[in-house]
Amino acid sequence: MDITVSGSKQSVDDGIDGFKLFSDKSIVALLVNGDPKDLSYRPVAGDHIEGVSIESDLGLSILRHSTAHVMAQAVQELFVPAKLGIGPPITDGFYFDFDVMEAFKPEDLERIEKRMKEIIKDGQRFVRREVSEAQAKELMANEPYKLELISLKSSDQIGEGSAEVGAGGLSVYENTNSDGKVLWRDLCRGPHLPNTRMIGKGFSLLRSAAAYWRGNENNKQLQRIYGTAWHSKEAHDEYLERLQEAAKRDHRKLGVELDLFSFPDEIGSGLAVFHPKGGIMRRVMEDYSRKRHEEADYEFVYSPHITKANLFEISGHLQSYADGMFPPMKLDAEYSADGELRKPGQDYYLKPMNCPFHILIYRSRARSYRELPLRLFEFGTVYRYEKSGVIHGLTRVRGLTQDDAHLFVTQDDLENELSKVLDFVLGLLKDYGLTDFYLELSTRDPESSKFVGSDEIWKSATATLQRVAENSGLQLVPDPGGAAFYGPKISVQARDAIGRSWQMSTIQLDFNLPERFELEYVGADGERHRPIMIHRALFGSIERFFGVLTEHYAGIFPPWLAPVQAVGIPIADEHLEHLNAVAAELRKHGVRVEVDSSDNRMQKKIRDHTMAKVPFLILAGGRDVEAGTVGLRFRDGSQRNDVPVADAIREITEAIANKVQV
RNA sequence: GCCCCGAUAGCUCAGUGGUAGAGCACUUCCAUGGUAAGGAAGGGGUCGACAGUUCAAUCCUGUCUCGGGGCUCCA
Repeated sequence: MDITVSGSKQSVDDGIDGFKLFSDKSIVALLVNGDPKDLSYRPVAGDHIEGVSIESDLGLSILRHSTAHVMAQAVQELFVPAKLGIGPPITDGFYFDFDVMEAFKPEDLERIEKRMKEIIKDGQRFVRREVSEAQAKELMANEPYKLELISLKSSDQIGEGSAEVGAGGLSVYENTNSDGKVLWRDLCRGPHLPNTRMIGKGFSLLRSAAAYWRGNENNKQLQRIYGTAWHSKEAHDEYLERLQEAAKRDHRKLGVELDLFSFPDEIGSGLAVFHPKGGIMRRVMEDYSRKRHEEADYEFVYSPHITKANLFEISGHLQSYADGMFPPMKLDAEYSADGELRKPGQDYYLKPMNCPFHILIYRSRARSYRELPLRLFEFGTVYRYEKSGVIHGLTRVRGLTQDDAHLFVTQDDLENELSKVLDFVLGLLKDYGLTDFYLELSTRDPESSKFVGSDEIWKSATATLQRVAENSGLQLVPDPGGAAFYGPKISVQARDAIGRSWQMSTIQLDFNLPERFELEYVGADGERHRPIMIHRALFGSIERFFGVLTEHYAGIFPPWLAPVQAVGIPIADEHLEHLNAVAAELRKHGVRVEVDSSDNRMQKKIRDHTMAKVPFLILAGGRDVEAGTVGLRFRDGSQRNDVPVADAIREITEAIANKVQV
């Protein structure tokens, strides 16, 4: 019969395994007409077959899925009774959920890993069996969660994409020894490696944690074990090194080491204070942002932190977002002597958003189309009652300052304004040192009815956003159904220095608030029209952006952001005078410079200020005093001696002005 | 919010049912040193908070606060 193998037509015997079509030992699975299959697949006429290499994304995910099965087998041997949840491959690894009597401890993971190594060495075969629903239920009779999945599948409640049950019929995978004896089995759509031995040594278990069954917080929590698996020991070790590198850059750790910010227990969870050094950086970040906003014709406004409940009733926040808000302050209630309420008080809330305030500014008088687009900007501090478990350093906090702007535009100006905003965002982020972006376009789920605004306006606005995003030339990832109920959005994702993606800016259309607040402008036709509103924040929040930049730079901030830009280090006290003069000159140029006159030795000072990641160390000894020079030393240990003072000053001030990294 | 783990000096951490230790940092003194830790002495802790068990709690138990890893959430 004729099949196509990796592009070329071949004639093969009936009954041959797909695997036999490939001689490459790194082939671990097949892609048959686009669907992944085990190596034991038997081709039929007309099939198009490609080999899946162990190093490909698909090959790795098959490897990881197989490793998850081996882990589950080990767990069920060592912990009786452990019932199986789900166990899919994920980015960089896999997990498996278990219903066990007690949570796993670190020692347990070591035992499990040891047993996994034995199973892998055993060379058990992964054998696929396609089964009917009745057979599957019989085979999984002792696995209540698997039975639930089978029932859900038959009642069509879970779609494709589940690792357990695919679009087609049900299948189970059995691990068998050389005699064909079944040692373990799981409901699974596959595919898997042919043999446990192919998993090799490139795996380890990372941690255990609780996870809700089927991701629903009303369900029971199962115990999840996370592991990582790679095609080789070397790739695995490299991955662990990457994790370590990420841990070294953790902004929470660097925040302490560099004395930038802290979260005092006395203040409360998710509420940061910025120390002087963090304060300098924050001020520099804000000042530069203000300057750019001013140049881009934004107008600066200010609004209070608290407001009567009424404002958030009009905006709808109290109806839909009350859980995310701090509870109200009750004011002005009056009681009689016997405790009876005479006059109900007024509830005041901390603001979780700035939008309603900016809207009131817009609405404070009649607006003409001639004033639009009106761009109102504020560093607005808001408070959100984030659940205790989600708070994380500066990236998820309860008190945050948004670089928030609300733009009121006419339908005609929308496209032009959106592309201006996107250019502005990308340009500004680049100045802060983020250069690798992609966009996400969040659109409406057509099935859902929770959205406000007419079909027509959604369609045209989405198309506009799409055009603007495409014109940027950046990669565009669709996020269907990801839009808020009040409008579609573009979000800018930035990749940092070690390749992690962070959601940064959002540009969000809003069809809801202009309605609720009955916003209007008078058009050229003399009639009243409703403006479209754009919410946008470039940093997201200053706190979060601060954290992201700290991790991006690993604390090695470019000179313009560095809290201390230069430190003078004398070889001996008698050289202080020379350095003080250099420092005074630098200060005239606005450079943040210190001279270390402590009684530590020069070597110690170099060490201290290098660890504090100061961009420029300026050293001076007798030779320099004589010649009017200094030595420059950088954070990477490189140095240049006998630099004339004027040259050193120029080099430092130019690096700062040009926002370059050194 | 849920599950598990943790909290000892400013930082990193050791330790014990009989109220505590190291390194770094800090203070003072000596040393004046040419590119990543010079030496000596000293100060500093309600052992996260509050209850309980005990003759005795930093240690055991409970509650709370804060932190960590996940889950859920982020209109």
